[in-house]
Amino acid sequence: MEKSSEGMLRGNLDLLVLSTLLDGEKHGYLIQKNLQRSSDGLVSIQAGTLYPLLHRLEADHLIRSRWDESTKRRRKCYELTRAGQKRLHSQAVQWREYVACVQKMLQPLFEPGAIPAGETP
Amino acid sequence: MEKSSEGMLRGNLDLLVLSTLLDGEKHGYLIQKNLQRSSDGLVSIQAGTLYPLLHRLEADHLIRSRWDESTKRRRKCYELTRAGQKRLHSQAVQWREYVACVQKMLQPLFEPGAIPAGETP
DNA sequence: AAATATGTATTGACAGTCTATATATAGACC
DNA sequence: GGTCTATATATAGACTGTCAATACATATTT
Repeated sequence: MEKSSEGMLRGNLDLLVLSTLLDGEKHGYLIQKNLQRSSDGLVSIQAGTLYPLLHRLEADHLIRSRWDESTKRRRKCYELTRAGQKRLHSQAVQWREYVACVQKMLQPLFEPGAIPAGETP
Repeated sequence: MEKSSEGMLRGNLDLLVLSTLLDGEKHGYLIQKNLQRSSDGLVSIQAGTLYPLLHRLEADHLIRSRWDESTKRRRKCYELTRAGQKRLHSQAVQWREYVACVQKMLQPLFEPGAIPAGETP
């Protein structure tokens, strides 16, 4: 994989970011790298996207932050709030439903009869 | 199902609309109703979204239109161009990859250990 | 000394979606 | 006759999420 998913992550970036916090608090840069790595580069979220997003999530009280000064470089660590956990789960369920739905709608495309990429003059 | 997928369809509305034209030409209103019905109301695309989208797809030569005057009410029928067919297929494949990727990333959320919605004081 | 990686943040632009509005006809119901 | 609903297309304006570009600062590597 290489190419970024071109707008396809629109609408569930929140979900992805929240999910990275499931196993404990993380700072922005780490979240970014984790997403990139665990998605094989498919979800390469830009800094200019991530930080505003984190600020928004915090403003909505879905995550909370603290400055970690214990390391050499200061970093802002985020963790899920209770509300954030709830949101994460409900969004994940909703996402599954949506995917299943679209999957079904696109089914004809993936059936044996589907044109593979070069026919019909 | 009831609630619209709240921004989740962002990024692949094109895909869904194109896919409705797989089995022959259709006019806007029909596309809208078809999507709504076949998705159990989950994908309820508004007129103000659909028509600009169709115009954009046509401007990109992914679909072409003709006015159908044979019926009582005039309607604009759209059909896939070759380019549109290609795009449809490539987008569908891309979508599948993306979904598989996210599915994997969210896996922890759906495993037995996941909190169902009310724990941790 | 210089380049690269880490780390957070803001700015401005763009594109896709939504809401609201406009227009017009067909058919059903009262 | 009048009203309501469904059919049918279209535009305007606002909002919002994402991206690209830029800025700044420090640690590590070369």
